[in-house]
Amino acid sequence: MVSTRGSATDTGTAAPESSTPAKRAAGAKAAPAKRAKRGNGTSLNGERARDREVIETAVQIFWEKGYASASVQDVADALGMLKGSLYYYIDSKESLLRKIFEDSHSEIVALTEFVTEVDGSAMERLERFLRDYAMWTLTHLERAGLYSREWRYAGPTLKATLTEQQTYYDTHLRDLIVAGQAEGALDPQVDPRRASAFIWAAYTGLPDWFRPSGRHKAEDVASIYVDLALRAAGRYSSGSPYSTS
Amino acid sequence: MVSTRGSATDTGTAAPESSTPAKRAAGAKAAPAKRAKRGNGTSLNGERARDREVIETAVQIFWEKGYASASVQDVADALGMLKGSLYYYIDSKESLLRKIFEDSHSEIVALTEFVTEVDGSAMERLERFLRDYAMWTLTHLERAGLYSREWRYAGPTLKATLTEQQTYYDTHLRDLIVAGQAEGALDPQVDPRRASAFIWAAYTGLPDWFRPSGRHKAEDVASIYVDLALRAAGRYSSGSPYSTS
Amino acid sequence: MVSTRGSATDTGTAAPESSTPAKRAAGAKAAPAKRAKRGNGTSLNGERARDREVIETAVQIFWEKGYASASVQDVADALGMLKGSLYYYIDSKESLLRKIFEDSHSEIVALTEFVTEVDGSAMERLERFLRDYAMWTLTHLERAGLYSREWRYAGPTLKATLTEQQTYYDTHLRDLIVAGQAEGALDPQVDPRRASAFIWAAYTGLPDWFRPSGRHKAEDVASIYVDLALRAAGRYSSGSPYSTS
Amino acid sequence: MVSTRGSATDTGTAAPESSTPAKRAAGAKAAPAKRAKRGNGTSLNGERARDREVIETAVQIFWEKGYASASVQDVADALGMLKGSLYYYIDSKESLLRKIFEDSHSEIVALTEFVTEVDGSAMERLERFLRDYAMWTLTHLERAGLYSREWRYAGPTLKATLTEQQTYYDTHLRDLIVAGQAEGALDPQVDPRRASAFIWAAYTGLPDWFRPSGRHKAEDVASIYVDLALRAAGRYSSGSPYSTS
DNA sequence: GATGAATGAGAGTTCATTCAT
DNA sequence: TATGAATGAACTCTCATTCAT
Repeated sequence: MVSTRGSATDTGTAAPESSTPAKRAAGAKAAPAKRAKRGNGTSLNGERARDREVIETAVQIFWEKGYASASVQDVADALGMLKGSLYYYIDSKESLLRKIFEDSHSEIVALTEFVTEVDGSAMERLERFLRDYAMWTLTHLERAGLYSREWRYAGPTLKATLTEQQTYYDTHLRDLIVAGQAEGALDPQVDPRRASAFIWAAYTGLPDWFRPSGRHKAEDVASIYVDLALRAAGRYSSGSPYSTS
Repeated sequence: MVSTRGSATDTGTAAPESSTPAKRAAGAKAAPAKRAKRGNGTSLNGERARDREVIETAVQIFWEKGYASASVQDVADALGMLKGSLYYYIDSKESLLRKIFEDSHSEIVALTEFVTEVDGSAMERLERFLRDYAMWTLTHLERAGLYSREWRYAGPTLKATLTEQQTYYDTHLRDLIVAGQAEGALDPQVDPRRASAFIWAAYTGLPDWFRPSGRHKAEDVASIYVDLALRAAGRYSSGSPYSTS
Repeated sequence: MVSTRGSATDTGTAAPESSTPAKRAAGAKAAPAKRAKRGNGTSLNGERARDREVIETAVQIFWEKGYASASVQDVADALGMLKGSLYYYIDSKESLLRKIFEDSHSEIVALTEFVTEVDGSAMERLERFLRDYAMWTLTHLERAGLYSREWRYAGPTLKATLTEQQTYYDTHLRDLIVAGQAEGALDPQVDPRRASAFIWAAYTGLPDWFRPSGRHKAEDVASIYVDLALRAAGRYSSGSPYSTS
Repeated sequence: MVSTRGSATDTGTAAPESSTPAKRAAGAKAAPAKRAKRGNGTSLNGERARDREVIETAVQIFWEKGYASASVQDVADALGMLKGSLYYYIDSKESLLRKIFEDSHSEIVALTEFVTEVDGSAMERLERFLRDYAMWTLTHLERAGLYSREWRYAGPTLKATLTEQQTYYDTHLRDLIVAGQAEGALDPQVDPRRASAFIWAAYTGLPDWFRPSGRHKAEDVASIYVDLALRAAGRYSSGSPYSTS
């Protein structure tokens, strides 16, 4: 069962403040059941054809230039449309950022929840989480980079949401470390609170240097980061580190 | 081996991208040499009375709002002057950022160089560096935060300089780790390149949560981070960690 | 004397500024005569099924938000269709306004003409007109309000037409007052020109405060306004005013 | 003494939501008493040199084109500056409208209050008010026209304020009529509420046709309108009407 | 040193309108 | 009939920067 530790998950995903399509509905006259959610060019979750394309492009541009420096024009250019046209897909520049963040959040939450369901020791779950999260970061470099770097440029409401989300992740990691200590697999002298922050920050550095086109495979980098993180977390030395992957 | 002193410092300071005079020289008219940069009530290094105040205020504002979101107006407001007046002290908004970065760079380079002169084992030097850098970050939270977060918003020239500086720090830390391994004090199975990046990124997380007004003393936090970093770097467990401070 | 019938009506309706077909004719290519304006399920006067609905909805929206503030989107929303679809019914936003104005004009002209045919004294005709026009305003609040308030936002051509129409009404009312004076029923010291403008403007205030759902019946309000208007026009006091209704 | 009938006056004039100059003050650092209110190019009430010019020009443009149709560009053009420069003087387009309305309101309130202080019968005060208000309208045609026509395009907050102000005027006029009836100078069969609305609306028609350059003097038009208004209000016929001016 | 006014480029956003399907 | 996507122009507003005083 999916126990999401209360409201944390909802925070980000709930109340998505109505993205694009439903935008215009509040009219009078009882409109004849506008826009059936399926069967007319829209996919399962109500996204229209280019919705994803728009978001992915924005991720790219925002990460390259920085959210604040990137203009709506830049995104439109990359999409090959006029900036005015872009507003058919988005509500505002910040709503784009919000959508991007929401996507990231859901994905990380999914990771998180998956791990809690995994059978095995706390250490196995911790390692699994560290690996999954590293892999997610490495396979979603730009999105992950944005998520960890650009919250400073979010408006107050969005920023509040993001802070809550960060707290959720941090708590999750801390709990895993605490469990590892309880199991006797991690040095109890390590402060779980600090270790969690330390590791989390260390992971956010990945998008700064990793290049998927480079000579290092994402899996290997993930293994290395898991090892480094577990060392920081106080794992008692257990022979060769890279036996896991 | 780490060749510092000369070259390292220059890296950041060299090519200051022409302050005012050079700029004016380009104009044909031979403008009447507006203001001599030194010799009339300026301190040693060419700084005028409120130059420092301007920079420190900018650090504060840029960190609070993010460089790209902060306006020159914001800085001027905080200084109690009109934005027009601010241009008596600065050449451009980015030059302010550059100056801030240059200051940070010099200070970190000083730390770096000091450590290379210290007598003692590689591990002692490594630990000393990790502690000094943690303390610098903790005592210059905003400046340190800006330096590690906002380089994305620098212009191409400045960005290139910053990349060079980052490489320098990274190399320095890596060399210390390598030396530690050579000494037999660090687990050689740890990849110094990754460990360096890992630790460096972890440290940049400090300004996000540490509050000097909080109940944790900077010295204690520094000790904890040194410990976490050394664990990640593969220090062979050596009894109680916090015996150093 | 008031020469009406033919000319007056034409004033407003003439020069309808080329609806779609004419426009297309201008294009060289000989486009395939998109849609025949009549003959396929249209009522007598060339109006298609939802044409009226479109107009009435537009009246509502334009009055609520102001013509200039209301968007085509707003109207489409209220109709439960997409704004693109609305252009099947209209040629342009302003053409909608024009149509609304034309309708108002025809109706007021009808009132006007009816009165000229009525048997009785000038005063009876004047009173009848004042009452009919008050009733029309009170039963077409939004349309009447638009007509008197939003001509400022019409394009130059339409504005010229509207001015002509205003002049026609004004002349009509003035003539009635003059006739009343000639009959000896109105104080000749009253300037018919000013009285006409005064009364006309006073009437345009009705949509600002009258609410059909309120406790005042339209008929009563009409009677009161007729009385006020006749007083302003210089009616010699003739006992109790409200004996008419 | 100036008795303003309670809060009505304050409503519009109080809390002017900080007009232009003080805009930037909330900075930190205890700025050295920014902008002394007098002696450095600013007039008594804190207005800078071109502030008035800006407002008067805006009145002109807004009246000619309609507030919603007029662009900030239009106003700037008329002032001979770039639209960006205009924002040195104003906070927003609507704030300009607000300022204009505030000015109108204060002036009308002044009229109103003056009349309450005048010695004499209720009828004399009523007549005086009708004349003064007519004269104000005639000498401030555009401003008066804007005030009575364009409130529809104000934002919700401003609109609420305007409604309150309208109520205040309306009440004032109604009270004068009631007093006139009590004095036995006005026909008590006239409904003061309706008469007030009727007259007020009639007056708002003035800017639509009066041209100061025309052959009618403002004073004469005012006299005529006073007469028409008093007739509507039920003045018992008292010989020749134009004896007042 | 500092002010106040102005510049000019560009940002995000809205909107009437078009058109292939 | 209606949709959904796109256009392009205009709009309000912001901001780094300049400069005469």
